[in-house]
Amino acid sequence: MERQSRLKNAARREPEAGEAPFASQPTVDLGHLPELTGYLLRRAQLAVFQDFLRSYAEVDIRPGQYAVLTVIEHNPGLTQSQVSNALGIKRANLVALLDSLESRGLAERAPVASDRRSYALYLTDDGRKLMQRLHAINAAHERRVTTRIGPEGRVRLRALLNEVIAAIGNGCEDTDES
Amino acid sequence: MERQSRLKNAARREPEAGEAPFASQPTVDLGHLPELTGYLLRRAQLAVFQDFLRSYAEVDIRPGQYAVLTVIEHNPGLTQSQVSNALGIKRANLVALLDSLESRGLAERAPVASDRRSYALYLTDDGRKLMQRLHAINAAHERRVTTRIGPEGRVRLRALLNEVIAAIGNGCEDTDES
DNA sequence: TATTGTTATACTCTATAACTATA
DNA sequence: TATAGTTATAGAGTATAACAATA
Repeated sequence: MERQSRLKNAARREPEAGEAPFASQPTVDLGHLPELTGYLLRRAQLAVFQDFLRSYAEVDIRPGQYAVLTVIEHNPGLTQSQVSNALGIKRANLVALLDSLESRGLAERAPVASDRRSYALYLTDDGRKLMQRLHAINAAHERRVTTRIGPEGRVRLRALLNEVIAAIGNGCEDTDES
Repeated sequence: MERQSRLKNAARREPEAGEAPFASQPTVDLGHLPELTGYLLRRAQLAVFQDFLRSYAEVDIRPGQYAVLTVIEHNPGLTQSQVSNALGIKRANLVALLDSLESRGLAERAPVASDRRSYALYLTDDGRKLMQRLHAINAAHERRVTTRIGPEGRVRLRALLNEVIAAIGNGCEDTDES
């Protein structure tokens, strides 16, 4: 019993001709997925990022670029490795991102006198000006995301997410490829 | 004032020779990023998915595969389009995923008598057997993720994430390319 | 005409190895 | 020898267009 060929016994419960495999929008049973933290995190993150992309489409800025610009804004003179470590971006992957920011005149690499291997990162005037717009866009975006959970919900969500992150390990302690 | 060339004025506050650009693990200022819901969601999701990948490495199952297997398990006979819609996966991208599950003998496509364009999806015996292991692995994984926030924290986190998702729009209402 | 599964393709994000120039 | 930035490359995940078979 229960030892038939896979291909044979699996083909039962095939929808009958009149049965309609499922009423079209048939509320598929997702099982325990909606109770799985990782599943909900992924859906929520995708939804929020999509709102982010819509919100920042007019300025053509993506989440990673926003994060890098913000870190440089708050820490002018940081090197690429330091930005990489701070944001969990591989050094190798930061190169193209910075290239685009630099070619758009938003940020730049400046030589470091004390270590000629490194570049110190700064925002340009245009970059600083853009950040004001980005922060305004961000306020509206964040309001949209958290409008339904209210200020207390927002604080609680942040705390819970931080605890989840802490429970596992930050998920990107190694930015290096060693 | 404030109208100098970008390249010129941006290169101030370059770390002096003795200054040390930043003490090595210098706690970089992330600005408002840690208060940004999307940023925390991304970090949390990455951390949880990494734990997922570690947990399921022994059975060589990835999050998308686990989701598809779970949906088929709970809805035997579903078509590929229905699974796509349920999980927000593009029809075109589900093909390779199902190919891998089928070639591993975990799931299979069965012809549908009432519509010869469609395939009804079923788990094989091996697939059903594997699901028991997957659910066991998942219990441990979920426990690890939510151990610090406790059962009430877990319920609250789910509710908050669902509200965030609902506030925006589920993020994948269109699986089709029309 | 519209839909299902499929192929081909492309773009983003991420990950690794290896190179260079410096330290 | 080790590190910073870089290049090349490869792998997921995701997106669109178009096609054959079928409805």
